[in-house]
Amino acid sequence: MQSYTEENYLKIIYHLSEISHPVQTNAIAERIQTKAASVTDMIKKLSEKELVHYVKYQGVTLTEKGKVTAINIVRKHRLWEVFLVDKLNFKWDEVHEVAEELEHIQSNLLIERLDEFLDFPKVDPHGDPIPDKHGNFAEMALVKLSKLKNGDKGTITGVSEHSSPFLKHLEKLGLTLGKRIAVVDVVEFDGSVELLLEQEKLNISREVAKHILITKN
Amino acid sequence: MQSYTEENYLKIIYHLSEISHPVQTNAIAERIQTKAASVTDMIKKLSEKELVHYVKYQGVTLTEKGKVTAINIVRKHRLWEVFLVDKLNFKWDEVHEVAEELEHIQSNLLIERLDEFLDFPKVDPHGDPIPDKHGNFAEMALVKLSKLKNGDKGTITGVSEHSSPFLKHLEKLGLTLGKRIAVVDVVEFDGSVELLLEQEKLNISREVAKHILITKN
DNA sequence: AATTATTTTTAGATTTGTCTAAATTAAGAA
DNA sequence: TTCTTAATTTAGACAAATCTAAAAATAATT
Repeated sequence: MQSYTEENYLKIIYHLSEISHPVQTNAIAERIQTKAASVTDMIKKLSEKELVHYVKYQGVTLTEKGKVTAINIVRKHRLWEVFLVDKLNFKWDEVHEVAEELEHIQSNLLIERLDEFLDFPKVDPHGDPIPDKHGNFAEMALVKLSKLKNGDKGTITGVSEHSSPFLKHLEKLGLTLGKRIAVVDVVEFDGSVELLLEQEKLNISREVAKHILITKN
Repeated sequence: MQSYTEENYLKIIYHLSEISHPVQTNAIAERIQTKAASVTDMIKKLSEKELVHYVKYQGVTLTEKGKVTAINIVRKHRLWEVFLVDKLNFKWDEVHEVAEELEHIQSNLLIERLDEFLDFPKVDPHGDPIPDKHGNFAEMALVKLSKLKNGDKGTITGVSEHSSPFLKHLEKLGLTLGKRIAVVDVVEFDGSVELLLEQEKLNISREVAKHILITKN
């Protein structure tokens, strides 16, 4: 069994692993709001427990055991987010902090029952995939909106940026999960994208388009 | 804001306050699965934060501030229990441990929405009352134990006879304030009542039952 | 009232997770 | 390659919550 803090480290390392391999000490320190020295200490501890593979001055990667633990936390986090939005009417930019706490509740029965209660959701309110109890993600071909060409159509299935300002911006534009969009034009000058959303024309910056994930169909 | 541990101490002190005033160090130690020395340390800390009133060698009582905090934790604990039983089909004996964890989640919005989602329940699955967001418990009518029927459950909340012989008798039987009882059988012949008190069977005369006041729940 | 037993507190140590400041290693620039 | 800068680690300290063992206070008993 891991402590609350250990779980947080594993989760952060898991997320950072998708960006860099191995994961650097400073990157962890920044994300976890702590100092590099503290990270080194914790990494040593996780390494002794064989949850991470650690090479001095290089960084860490999760071991199989560590990965299983991390994915389970991610699963719990995302299921709780679905609960908060679907059942308690939270807005999608209000759920993160609470889910950060709820993800550490220790009870397999609880999480399996919650999964069932929510009708086995495959994605969380941000469109991020929810692993099943064996740690498997449902495969999904997600494409960045910025990669689409003129005339392409699809459904908004996720975002790759979870900050409140960004989500509020999307909310305001009406670019929410499940909405269908069509690309009218990609402006060559600045990469901004002209969209059709529910018969309305709409222009979004390339920066925004890069963080919207689309299922082409 | 209080730590997880501080919250647990406040909650335990709150519960023990219903039985003895002030609350003894050893009583806390037993309930919280720790040593008396640790309790003394924590009590000093809570006292400095003005959450409890502490007199050396005597014991502690909650201050108003401490009581508000404690009642809020009790509220959260009991709401989560309702959620687990009503929505996730937990059995009433499976909920306690999980609720012990959930009660420490910090979010007023969460708990108000949960309350609403559960349709503002007044009692938890064990029949214990749930305080509202202002800390008020729904008033419950006191009933003479002699009026209860088979299967009825409740908490001893008072007596209508204050003579020493009577109170000594109750003391001896273990029928003290705050104890939960269940009626197994009301004997038709003489009106005596067969009770279940802390897993033990017990028979009391109709005369005694008439002077014990119960909060049904 | 004196003695014994129980309860509570103190003193000092331990564990977990953190910190600062200094030392070390790796990476980049001249 | 050598010097400089940036990243990382070590060493030593600290706060929170706990513990053991010993001392002090209270309660119970003779």
